[in-house]
Amino acid sequence: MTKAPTRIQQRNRAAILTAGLDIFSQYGFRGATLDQIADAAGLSKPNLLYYFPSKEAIHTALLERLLETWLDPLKALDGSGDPTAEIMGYAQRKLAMSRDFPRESRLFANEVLQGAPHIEAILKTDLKTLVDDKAAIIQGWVDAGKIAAIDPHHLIFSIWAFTQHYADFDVQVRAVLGDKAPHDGALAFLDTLYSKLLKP
Amino acid sequence: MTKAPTRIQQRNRAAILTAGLDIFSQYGFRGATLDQIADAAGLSKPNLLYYFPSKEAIHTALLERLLETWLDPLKALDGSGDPTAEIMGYAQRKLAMSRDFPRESRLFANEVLQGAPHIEAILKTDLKTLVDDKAAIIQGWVDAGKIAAIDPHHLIFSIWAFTQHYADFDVQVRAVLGDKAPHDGALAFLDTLYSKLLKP
DNA sequence: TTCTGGTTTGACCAACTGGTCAAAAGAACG
DNA sequence: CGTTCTTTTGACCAGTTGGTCAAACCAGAA
Repeated sequence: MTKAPTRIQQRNRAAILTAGLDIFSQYGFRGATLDQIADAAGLSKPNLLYYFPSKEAIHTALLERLLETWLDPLKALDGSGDPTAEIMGYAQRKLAMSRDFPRESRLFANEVLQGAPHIEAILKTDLKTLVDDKAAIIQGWVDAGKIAAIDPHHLIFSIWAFTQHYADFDVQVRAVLGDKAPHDGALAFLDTLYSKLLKP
Repeated sequence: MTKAPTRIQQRNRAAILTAGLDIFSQYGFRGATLDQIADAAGLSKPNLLYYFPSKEAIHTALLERLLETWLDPLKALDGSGDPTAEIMGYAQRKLAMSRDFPRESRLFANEVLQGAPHIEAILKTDLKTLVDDKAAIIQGWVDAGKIAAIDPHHLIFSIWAFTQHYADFDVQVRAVLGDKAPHDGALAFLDTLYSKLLKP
């Protein structure tokens, strides 16, 4: 039987997770220190460890919360909808996530870049199942001649790659573009790219 | 006046750089330790520091060597060649680099992900100049009606994103695809994607 | 062989890091 | 008010990490 968390617990846990997201997404797991996170959360280090038993626990909590919402846009791809609109909608939702949750994107990128030590199991089960599922739907559309003939898996990879690029490589994008906001141009380009690709 | 390096110096410096590439690309700058690198190079830690004055020096040497070759494929994009062939050739060269030099790609990704603290200046000068240059060439092709109307900067971003994805997110790609080699499918997809996009 | 300059190493250090603990300080409630 | 439970903290610890240094070792020229 677990007791309901107090107001203080709710506030501090949330502050720690926000701080952890900030620091982990910027420096990676090993690069982040508890002192940094405690500082960003406005707590002392022992106080931080009163709410989470270890550095790894904070990281794990963040990844779990992330994975929950990370796959939602793909889950929403509907096999009974209009093929082109469904795929374009998915790409647009992913691009919006890259704009609205860049820290989450970088947290995920850091994890996968370093070999996904904490989530490889999930990638091989939950993620693979979901992707295979949606790839089958897309393959069905291809077979029915409703969209052009393309490999569904690589189509999905290309959407991931392009949309996440704007969050993960933000510094590089801004260095090249100057101060122009990248997302408007990115959205227009994405629309052109995939409508041309998918046209039967 | 600098003396010519001895055979031992050449061998050990090369071993250290290879080891550093292995470790840094896998764990990031802070995540890597000198002990790991020394171990991978087959040297003791003090011996390693006899050849490079600090951890940062190894990292910097690697990034410098990387940037030299990293931009070559884009530099080779020729304004007087056939527009579609030039752009497709660039994308193909980048994809080949992702297959042949995945550690370099991940080293670069780690650096940029964490805010590019060591190379931001280069990104804002050398890289920006090069990209603006090539973007102008591509814009010329667009204006002349030789390829479809697209934003050259975002076209280049999309090529970076898609090709590097296979190196940087290798674990995820393999988790989803199983053991099928990803690069053949990626190349076919890339050809389809960009020939459809560029067709006027 | 001896001399010389480059190479290697064991022992060491100070700073940092994740984590512990007992005690103090606050809330909450009768 | 006093009691009880939660929250906070200063002091501390063991392991790790980047880096130093004097001494030992070794290769090659004379």
